[in-house]
Amino acid sequence: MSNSLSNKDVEFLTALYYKENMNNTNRVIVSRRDRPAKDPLSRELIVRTAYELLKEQGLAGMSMRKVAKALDTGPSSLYVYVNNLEELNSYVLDSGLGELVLPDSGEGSWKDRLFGALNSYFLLLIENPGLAEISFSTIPRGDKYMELIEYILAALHEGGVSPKSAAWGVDLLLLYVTSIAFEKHTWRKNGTMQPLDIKETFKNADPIRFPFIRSLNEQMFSEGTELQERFRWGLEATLQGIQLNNK
Amino acid sequence: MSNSLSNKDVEFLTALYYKENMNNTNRVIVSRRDRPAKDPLSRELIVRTAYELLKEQGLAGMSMRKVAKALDTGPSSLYVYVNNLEELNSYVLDSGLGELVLPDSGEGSWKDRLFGALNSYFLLLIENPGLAEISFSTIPRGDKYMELIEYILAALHEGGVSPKSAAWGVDLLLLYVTSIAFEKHTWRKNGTMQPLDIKETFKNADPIRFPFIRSLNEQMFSEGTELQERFRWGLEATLQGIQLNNK
DNA sequence: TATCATTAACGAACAGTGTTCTTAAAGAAC
DNA sequence: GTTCTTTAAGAACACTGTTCGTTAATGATA
Repeated sequence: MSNSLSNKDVEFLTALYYKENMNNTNRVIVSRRDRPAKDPLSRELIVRTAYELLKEQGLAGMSMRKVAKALDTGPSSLYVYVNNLEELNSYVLDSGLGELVLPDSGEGSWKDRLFGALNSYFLLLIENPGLAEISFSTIPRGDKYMELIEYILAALHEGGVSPKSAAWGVDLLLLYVTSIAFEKHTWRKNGTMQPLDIKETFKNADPIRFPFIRSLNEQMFSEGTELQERFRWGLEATLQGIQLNNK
Repeated sequence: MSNSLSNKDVEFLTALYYKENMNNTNRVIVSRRDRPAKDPLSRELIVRTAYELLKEQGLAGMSMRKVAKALDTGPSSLYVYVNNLEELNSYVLDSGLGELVLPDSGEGSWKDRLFGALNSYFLLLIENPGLAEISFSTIPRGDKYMELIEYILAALHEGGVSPKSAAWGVDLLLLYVTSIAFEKHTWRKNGTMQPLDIKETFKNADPIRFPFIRSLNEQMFSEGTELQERFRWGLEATLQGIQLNNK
């Protein structure tokens, strides 16, 4: 058994200490001047710190408390600059989108530009799976995301897609990209059942009840370089669907 | 200031009480025989209870502790039948999928059956948004889900879609259905920024930087009966894309 | 029938979470 | 020099999933 103090002990003792020194006189307060200078808090600093944590440890590593600790402060301090976690998430998402480089307009065909934009969005999410996680639990808001939407709308317009189909199409395309990136991430992190186990389940599926699953299970799982091919295929399919359903 | 005991007080006192009565003699133990008879726990009972909570209160209302409380037991009791929350989620998801009714094979064209199946999956997720939530955080495993996949694969096969395209296409179609259902749910529950606020953001977008967003914002938001139309459109588009990219 | 081994059940505790309330310090304005 | 306002931060609240260890009841064995 450990001989050190438990969390609760420490909590109790610090509380006691705090209370002891509350009797107005003799308060023990360390002036902030005596401590090393700290950058003053700001939303920008908070978001930047959170984004760094996200990149290093994923969404789970980016709690309010962990961000606060990284900034060497208490969790409540953050609430001056950010209303809640949901909001911080959306700021971080937009901050991440800042790293997105869209092809210069006028470069290549509209389709090249469209796929270029979506591909660089895809790569960003793959490189930084935390962003993919966030984008599923957060309604994206912010300039960078709007720029991406605007860019796609413009490309689709150039491609002769009608306004309504374009409006619904952006959604479809972005949904697709985010989902594939997120799916890849979910499968990578080891839950109760690993991808391999799933593979086994499909491979060993009862051939009487599930003949198609049995015969297709080679095609169902793609990895490595195949992912790019599959991603491209879905993009192509989705785009063609949009173009054909012009209304 | 409240005069009642805090959680921590109660914790402390009960712990004390517990320890006091540990001295072998004079133990205060309520025989289980004296309590009203309780159904014995089982995975099935746990999953059923969890699913009920999910339907009533969504994913947030389906924690291990809440399920345990609903079963009038402690949280640890559940771990005999279920390894962790993730696993419970996947059981609940499959349990929900049990309510899915797929069109009889041989009824209508392959496309009718395909869309019929996807539509009833969609309706199930809309009626029970908790399921949509789960399906995003959980790799679906279980017989019911495999039946759905098998059904779709069979329909696509009948429609002349190649094996590879079919395998990738199921994914695309299911991803689409889940995403739309989930999106609708996310927008409904009021976060920091309501759908209306988002609408405003788009409506008031700078017409110089975002001309397309400005001119298309009517089309970007659909609700009510329009949702069905939009859902159908996306389905049609996705399917056509799959068919055209036969490889 | 009495003893033993097994197991389901479950309370307590641990280590976390987001958020709020309150108070203290610092800086600005008068 | 005194007020007012903003920023910071500690403590507390009400949760979360999961683990550990101890009971109480059950079924099998002697």
